[in-house]
Amino acid sequence: MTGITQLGFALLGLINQQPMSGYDLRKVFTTTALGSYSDSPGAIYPALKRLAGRGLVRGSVEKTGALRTRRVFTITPAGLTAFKAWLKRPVTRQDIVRNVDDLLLRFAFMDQALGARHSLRFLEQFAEQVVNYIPELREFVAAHRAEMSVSGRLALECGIEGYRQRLEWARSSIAIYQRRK
Amino acid sequence: MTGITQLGFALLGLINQQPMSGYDLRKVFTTTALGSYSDSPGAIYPALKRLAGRGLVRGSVEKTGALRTRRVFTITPAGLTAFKAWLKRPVTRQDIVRNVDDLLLRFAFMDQALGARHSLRFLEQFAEQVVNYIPELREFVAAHRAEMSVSGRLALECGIEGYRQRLEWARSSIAIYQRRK
DNA sequence: AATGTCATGTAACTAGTTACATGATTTA
DNA sequence: TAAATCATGTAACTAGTTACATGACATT
Repeated sequence: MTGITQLGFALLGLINQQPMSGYDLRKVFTTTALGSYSDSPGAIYPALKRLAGRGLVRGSVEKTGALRTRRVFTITPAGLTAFKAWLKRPVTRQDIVRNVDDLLLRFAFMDQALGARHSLRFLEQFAEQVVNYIPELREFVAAHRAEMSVSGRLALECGIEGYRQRLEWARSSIAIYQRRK
Repeated sequence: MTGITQLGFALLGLINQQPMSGYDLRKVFTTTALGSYSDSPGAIYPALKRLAGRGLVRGSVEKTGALRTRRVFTITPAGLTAFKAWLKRPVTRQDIVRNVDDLLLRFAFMDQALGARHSLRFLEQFAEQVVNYIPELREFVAAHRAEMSVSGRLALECGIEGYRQRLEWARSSIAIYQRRK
């Protein structure tokens, strides 16, 4: 266990893109709606404190003339190492079943932090896992079709279609990366 | 605020379909992977206790001969009222942005608890909100395209395609309900 | 003068995670 | 007899939510 939460990794990734204050990070979450992370100060400031306590980010007070002092956070070498280790985690079935959105967040940061070659490898793993998972879901529907209400079945089918769409997305994204090589 | 968590509503919905023990509920979460709810006893048993404490479910000890006593939970009239109120909540932009999966869970229970007419209304609200949200995302990509990495842009596009797919799903589901009338 | 935005934080509460405990019954 | 499954629960920890506090500067 790394002891870093999903929010923690999201913060690390954004700070890695460019140094930012807690307020800036909050704005990113409110305005871009990337992922479903909280923009509440009660989540972000303590999370930054934890990261700083582990030496993964460093906050330096910035006094740009008039306004209240901002703490601008920068990622440390240790922070970058931990962040890259997170990005490099293999794509597991568990991730596909429970945290697809988290995988997409990881992928979003990948090009910049690890380079296109790794992004391509990620997509291949992603596609493979989704390919394996879809038939499982289809079998489940086939087996339980009789006992399900219409809305129950439709909801499940929406989920399956979602995986099919992500698989197509992964394949066309793989093609984009391969064309670039 | 109702003070009932997402997990709480999921449990209420399943118990409403048919009375079940904590162990049965855990199995549902492990085997069906509907939503991303925990199958850990440390989540489910306390949640059931809270529901029982509020009088939303009632647990009765069942002694089917040999095995250890099971507590089978049944939904109470108050529980059913609270559950239906949850299902009837309007579909907001917030739900679309942050909790699409929770909306799908609500929809899955809808036919049985409220009838097809309400499911249809839900789908119409859902489609409307998604229709409004997609252009926002497209504009965001258009505005930030230059600053984004390839994987960053692709991740966002995967999200947008996901909404497009759900919109199509909602429309074809609406058609299914209308044909039935 | 009042409101809004920049900016950081804390405190109380709540619920979920992980890990453990218990014990009976069935199967290998 | 050892292991797996049925079945329920607790305890310690952690992190996120909501709401509040503070205060300077900018705008109306």
